[in-house]
Amino acid sequence: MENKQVKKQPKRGLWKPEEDLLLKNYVETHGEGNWAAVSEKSGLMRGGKSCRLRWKNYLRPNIKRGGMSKEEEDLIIRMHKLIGNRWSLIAGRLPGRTDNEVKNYWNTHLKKKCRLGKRKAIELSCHQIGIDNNNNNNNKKLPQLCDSQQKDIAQGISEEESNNLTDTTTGSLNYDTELCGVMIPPNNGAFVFDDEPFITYLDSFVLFECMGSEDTYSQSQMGMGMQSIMP
DNA sequence: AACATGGGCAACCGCTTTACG
DNA sequence: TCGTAAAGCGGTTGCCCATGT
Repeated sequence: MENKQVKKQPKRGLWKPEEDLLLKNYVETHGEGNWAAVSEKSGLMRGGKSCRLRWKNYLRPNIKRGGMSKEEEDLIIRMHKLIGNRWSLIAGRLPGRTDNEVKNYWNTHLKKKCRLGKRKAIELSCHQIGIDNNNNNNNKKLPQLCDSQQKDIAQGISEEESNNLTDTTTGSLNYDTELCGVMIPPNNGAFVFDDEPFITYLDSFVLFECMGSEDTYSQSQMGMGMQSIMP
């Protein structure tokens, strides 16, 4: 005979409107936080995590629903290029959008778009430096990571510095710059625009903020460099 | 009409980080 | 300093619906 106490499993699956109402009323009365208590005291048979997620992603005030604007899409693309799958950071730049929404939007809409862009850019780059897939005769192994690139960006590499990486006599790309143009980042998530192969000066400000810099000067520069996309 | 397939999205899982005693 | 609970986060799963065959 089983002597184990059967622990009641929290309810799962899609939220019903009445559950939303319960949660909304409870949070509006008692405030956010202590989600385990919310699930108990509100009468919801949901886990605390589930309640928190539902509130954060759907019930919280000022949540923006519906399709992304061109500006929002563009910002997601740029930021993802810089910082990869840091969805909460990206969402933080989009008022009313949640990390889950940004993540889903990326996975369903933007990833495909950008994959095409990357393929084109890599093909173009390989052509420029004489690499082809079948004959890697120059033994130049491309590193998998681009740490130096990321550091440069984090330190706010200037446009001038960036330009200096290009051989002005031939117009061809020096090795490092070339990496910056086509680099597949550590998380394999970034991409390259067809018409925008290099990280811009402006983009470096975005990354600065995302790195959580405490430096006030940098913060003020960021404010100048990048504004949130307002509805 | 019935079934298969794929896209979109909400929700869950599990790991990491943070807060607190 | 350590242990624990709560919260945060990104990856993954599974359901629903539209479209194609």
